[in-house]
Amino acid sequence: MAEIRTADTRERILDAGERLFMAHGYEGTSMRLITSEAAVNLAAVNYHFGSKESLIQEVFRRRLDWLNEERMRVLVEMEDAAAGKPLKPSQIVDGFFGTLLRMADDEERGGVTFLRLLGRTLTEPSEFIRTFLAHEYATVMDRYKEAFFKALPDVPKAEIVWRFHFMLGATSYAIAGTDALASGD
Amino acid sequence: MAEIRTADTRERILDAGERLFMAHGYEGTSMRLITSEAAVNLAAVNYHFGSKESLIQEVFRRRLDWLNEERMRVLVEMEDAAAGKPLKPSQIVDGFFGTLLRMADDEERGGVTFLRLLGRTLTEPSEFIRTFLAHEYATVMDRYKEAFFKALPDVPKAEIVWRFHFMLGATSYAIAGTDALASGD
DNA sequence: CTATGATTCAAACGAACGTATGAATCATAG
DNA sequence: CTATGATTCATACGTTCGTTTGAATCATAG
Repeated sequence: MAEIRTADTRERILDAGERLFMAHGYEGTSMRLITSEAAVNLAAVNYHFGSKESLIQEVFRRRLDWLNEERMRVLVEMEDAAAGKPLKPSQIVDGFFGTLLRMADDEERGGVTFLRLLGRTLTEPSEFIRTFLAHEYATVMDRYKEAFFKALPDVPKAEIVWRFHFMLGATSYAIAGTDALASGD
Repeated sequence: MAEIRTADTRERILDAGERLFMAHGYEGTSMRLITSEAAVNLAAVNYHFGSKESLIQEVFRRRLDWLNEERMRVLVEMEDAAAGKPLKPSQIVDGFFGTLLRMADDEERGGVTFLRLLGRTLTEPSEFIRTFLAHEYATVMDRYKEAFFKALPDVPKAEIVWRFHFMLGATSYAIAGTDALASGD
């Protein structure tokens, strides 16, 4: 079995898809643009991934698998160190958002490109992408929400969820970095 | 000149476009979907607006003209009342975001539909839309930034701009309301 | 009522899209 | 070296896209 060329082709497609989906969105990025940027044949995407939908899911899975594991690992580590006592909210924030931002410095894990793709995709209109992302995030999100509930027992849960949403929004917008409102300075 | 039918057709197209661009994004919304939802002929969009690009710009202009004027009016009114003294930051925040949120209760001005469209479009991948939005926002944004600079003379300007961005992100994400991370509760 | 200009309509255009096909090319096992 | 299965390739398929066209229909002015 020839593995070397396959691995090259697959990764070049994933890299090109990551960058182009970030720059032009899912619908705005054509297969021909991806394959020409990756310097592979047009049919390569369908051969290796099956479809355009499967491709973008694999683009995310490649990065999110690590991010999910790392976020979970950090949280469990902090909880073990706390030995039953509730964590400080700032610890949980750092576990969730700090882990994400440290990913931006790691070019091997997608760097700022993937971060901006992720930030923009949280408001992506395509239904199947949002559904897929929600599913990928579900387990870790629930664990972090539970951690916040324990750390802030006097704050209503609905209020905590709102604050979490606001942090997510502020982060993803800053990350997406469209500068839509920079207005020239 | 027949004005009655034209006005109906134009507004029905704008309403359908507003709702569909919100739900499926710019690239994800076809002319045929818009015209069938608006119950007008396929060629009506090109006849009345010229192109799909011009249509979405008109969808935004219809609402943003009022929002820009209202935000400016509120700010000037507060500054006049303050008679030269700096405004409280919370006043400026309310002038900018309060005005936006009050728009959500006004169905005549687009209500939550336009608000969600606006929230999602701030991270829209299409270049020309972000450029257009930045241009529409530029004047008012600069005036509000200046107001913040005066209200918070001891805070570095770059820090103020960051905080403004975070507020914008938190607001637009909460407004967009994709629930991408609701994870089922 | 008739003429005129604005608007609507059905139909078609060429281009771009995602995907499928079958032959050519490659790396490796025997 | 030859056979085999994986991969790449040029090409084409059917669909959908935004836009255009010219005739039909409408409302109003004279």
